[in-house]
Amino acid sequence: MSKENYKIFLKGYGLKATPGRIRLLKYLADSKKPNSIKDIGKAIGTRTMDQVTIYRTLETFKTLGFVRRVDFHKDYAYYELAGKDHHHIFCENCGRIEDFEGCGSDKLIKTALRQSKQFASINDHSIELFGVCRSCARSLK
Amino acid sequence: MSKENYKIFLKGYGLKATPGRIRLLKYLADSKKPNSIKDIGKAIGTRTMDQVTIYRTLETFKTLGFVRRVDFHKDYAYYELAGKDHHHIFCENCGRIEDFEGCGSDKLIKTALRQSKQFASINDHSIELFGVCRSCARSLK
DNA sequence: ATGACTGCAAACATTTTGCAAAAGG
DNA sequence: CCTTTTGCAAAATGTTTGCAGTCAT
Repeated sequence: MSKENYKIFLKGYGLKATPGRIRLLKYLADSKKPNSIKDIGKAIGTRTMDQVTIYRTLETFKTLGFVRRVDFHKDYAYYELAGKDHHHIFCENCGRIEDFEGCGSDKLIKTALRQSKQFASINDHSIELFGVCRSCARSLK
Repeated sequence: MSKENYKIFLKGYGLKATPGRIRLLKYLADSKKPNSIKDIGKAIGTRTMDQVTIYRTLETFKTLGFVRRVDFHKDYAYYELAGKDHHHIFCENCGRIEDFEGCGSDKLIKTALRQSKQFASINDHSIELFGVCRSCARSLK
């Protein structure tokens, strides 16, 4: 996607198309996987965009619904563009992330709602798998 | 489960059965849902068990495999006893948690591994659903 | 008795807030 | 212009570490 398209995209959500936002959006779109704030800060450069602004921008994007938070049992959060429904396998050793699709969430949500006494609907779901990637498995041997 | 049984349980893992550990274990077992450190601290009383000791004890339990960490997109972690495979619905408004079973993780893991280039096996999975509970839905109207 | 465990203080990491300056539309 | 957005400093929150003393076995 071109810079011009990102501008249009942002404006479509009523946001001002500042260089930082365009940069962050492009980074998320290009990286195609969840990133920690540190990753983002390192990639974008803290001179380009203050860490605080990254936090604030991600929060804005998340509220508008096109960015999602992902948790990998770490003490910091990851963020990714909310595109097609997909989920992740996370390497417990090196943090490598791989995507997969087909979580069968429709069925899952139905099953959960059938059992639930307290909830009438589900807005969101989060599925993460944990393992050790081949490369780590090899070097840990 | 009786206090005596908790002692035996802990010793079975090579741990010393201290009052704090027994207390924490019992609390997790009785509450039957993920708890934040704050919940635990409030329930157990910080005079009974220092907050730092709670962190350390949970980490120990987690490493031994009978406690799991659960993330609900918050900036703090939740912990629960790792019993039968079950998952949670989390109220985005009040934090109420309800369990459900039957996540079909076998199939899920198979699907993921079939697509994966980097992973040969999965050790753990984490599934959370998010919604607004009936009681919050009513009061938010 | 001795190693495991705990409390306390202090460090560290992550995330949030306040406010004045800068910049988009 | 005028409102939104940003940077910087500082605070708040969550978590970890170091170390000396205590406790379980």
